[in-house]
Parts: sequence; structure tokens; C-alpha cells
Amino acid sequence: MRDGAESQISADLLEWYDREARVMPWRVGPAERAAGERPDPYRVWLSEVMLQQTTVAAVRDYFRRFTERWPDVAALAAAEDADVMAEWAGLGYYARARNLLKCARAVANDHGGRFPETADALRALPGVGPYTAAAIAAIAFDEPAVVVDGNVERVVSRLFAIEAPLPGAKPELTRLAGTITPQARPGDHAQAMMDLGATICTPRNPLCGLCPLRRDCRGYAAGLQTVLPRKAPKPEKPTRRGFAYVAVGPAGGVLLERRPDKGLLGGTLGFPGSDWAEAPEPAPPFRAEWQPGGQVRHTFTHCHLELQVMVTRAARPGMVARDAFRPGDLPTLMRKVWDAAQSAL
DNA sequence: AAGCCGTGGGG
DNA sequence: TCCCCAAGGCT
Repeated sequence: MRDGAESQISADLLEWYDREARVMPWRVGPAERAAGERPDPYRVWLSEVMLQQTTVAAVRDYFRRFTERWPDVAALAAAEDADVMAEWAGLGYYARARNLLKCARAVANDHGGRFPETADALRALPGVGPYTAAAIAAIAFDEPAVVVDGNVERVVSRLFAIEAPLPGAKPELTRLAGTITPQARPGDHAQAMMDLGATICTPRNPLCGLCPLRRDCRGYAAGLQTVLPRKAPKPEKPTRRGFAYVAVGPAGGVLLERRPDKGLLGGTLGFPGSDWAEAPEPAPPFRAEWQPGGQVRHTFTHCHLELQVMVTRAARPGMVARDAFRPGDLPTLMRKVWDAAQSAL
């Protein structure tokens, strides 16, 4: 790499971003930002939490619905837990939704309704880790924080041709990311790194011919752009099985239960079921003539799941009324269970 | 500190 | 079909 290349890299990146920045509902574009417009910290925070391990395409509609229903942090802080969980249903990683509410209430109650303005202070909020704190500080408050997400790890590992595998190489990648983080326009720099990683410096088949940083990319020079970053191999996913029980009363009521906050699908609504294991025992929630419905296959982060859906027509106390039940309020697995039950109902 | 925690799209 | 993986955080 050429001498003084770090400042050249950030300048080239920002020049590219000024031309190519993607338009997003939570983003203040480079031209508006230069004209003095500032992003709403609430919207920056909400989008960053939704975007944790989640694609932009998946987030868009959720972000729109959340901000229409809860336009500011005070409104969200006053929301019911069940309403937020229902609105989050389908987006995954449900601890984020629980922490989202905790965080909104902390901001409302302990910070006078305003988000803290430094990465260190933001880091203390529930659901806000090193990445999210740095991103909010840079984008909303112009702090030259070093923002390191999966995109930045990939871009930097290629730019500097770092062959050590992740996650061990993360501290070194963070240090190197710091060397190309400018004092001016830190928010645009962070968003430019995301855009570059998402559209040019992609995981497979990076479009190096279009890359504004190609001149200074050691990985490209060494022909390593498609093999970096190296990663530790992933463990195999075991397959678990179980039963799920869908009871529908004569008036259309549905038996649902809320799962405990800890563990898989924590805090979400769903149908009663058995343990999930290699050879699970049936565990109907009450005595009835349970008929087999369809089967459901679903894959989580760390295991495959196959559920045998069982169905009965029976009324029970505590059922959710037909009009109050919306499958869209359930996590995806339970929507699949509901769909698989329909054939037998 | 390594394992746990969803989902949908792309190759 | 199957694997990869996407703007990570928590414990």
C-alpha cells in the first residue's frame, strides 16, 4: 500500500458514496447531510437494531410499520410488550425486541427522553453492543467512532489482505478499520463502508472492477479477494423433532401460549408443544381426539427442526378469540404450524 | 468466552 | 436441496 494511503482510501470512499449512496427510509443521504440535515437518533437506533444480522430487504417494511405506529422513543416506551412482540414477529432474534423496549424505556425514564450522544454511553443501553453504539454515535452524533460490522470485516480483510481467520482476526481488523476512519464525516464513512460491502465488496464474486478502492486493495493485488475473509468452519446442525398442538374451538377460538423470555423464540406467542429432541414424547395440552395435521420443517441458527402438527376441535378456557387471532403476530415457525394445521381443520 | 439466538434469499 | 450468510448482542 502506498504511503499515506489511509487518507486516500477514506477520500475515495466518500467520493464514491456521494455518487452511489443507497436510499433508505432511515438514512439522511450525503447531499442532505452536507446541507445540515441530521438524522433522528431514534430512527438510527431503531434501524441499527433491526439490521443486526438481518438484511435491508427484510427490515424495510418492519421499520416503516414501527415508525408509523411509534413515531418517537416516548411512544415506543409507552407501548405494551405484547404489541411490540407482535409487530416484531417474523423478523427473528426476538431478544432484540425485548431489549428494544427495555432500551426505549431506559431512554425515556433515565435519560430525559434523549439518546446519549457518545458511543461509550450508548453502549450501556440494552441491546446496544460495540457495533451499534459506534454506528449510532457516528451517524447521529458525528463521533469518529470505529464502526465494525460484517461488511467492514470483509472490506478491511481484503483491503489489507489479512489471512488470519475470523473471529480471531477481529481485533486486528478493528485496529485497521480505525486507520481509515476519518475525523470528518464519520457517519457517511460508516454508511459508505456498509454500502461498499453490500454492493461491491460482496461475500462471493466481488465486483472489483467497480470498486473505488481497487488501487489500494492488497487483497485484489494478491488475487485473494474471493477467499478473504477466512473463517473458522461451522459445526454441523443437529436435527430435532417435536409435536405442536393446534386446538380450535367451535367459535374459532385458538389455544396459544407465550413462551418464557429465555431461550429459543423467547417471549413470542405460539402453540403448545412437546420437547424438541431426537425422539420426543407426545405432550398434548389437554385430553382430546388429536388428529395428525401436516408436518413442518424449519431451520434455526444452530439446528433443524421437524414438527408433527396435531389438531383438534375443542373449546378450552383461555382461548384467543377468532377475531383477536392474527397468524402474522406469530413467529415464522408458528405461522408454518398454523398453515400445516389448516388441512386437517 | 464460546455457544445461543431467526429468518429469507442467493448460489 | 443444502449451505452460506446479513448493519451482533447476551450470557
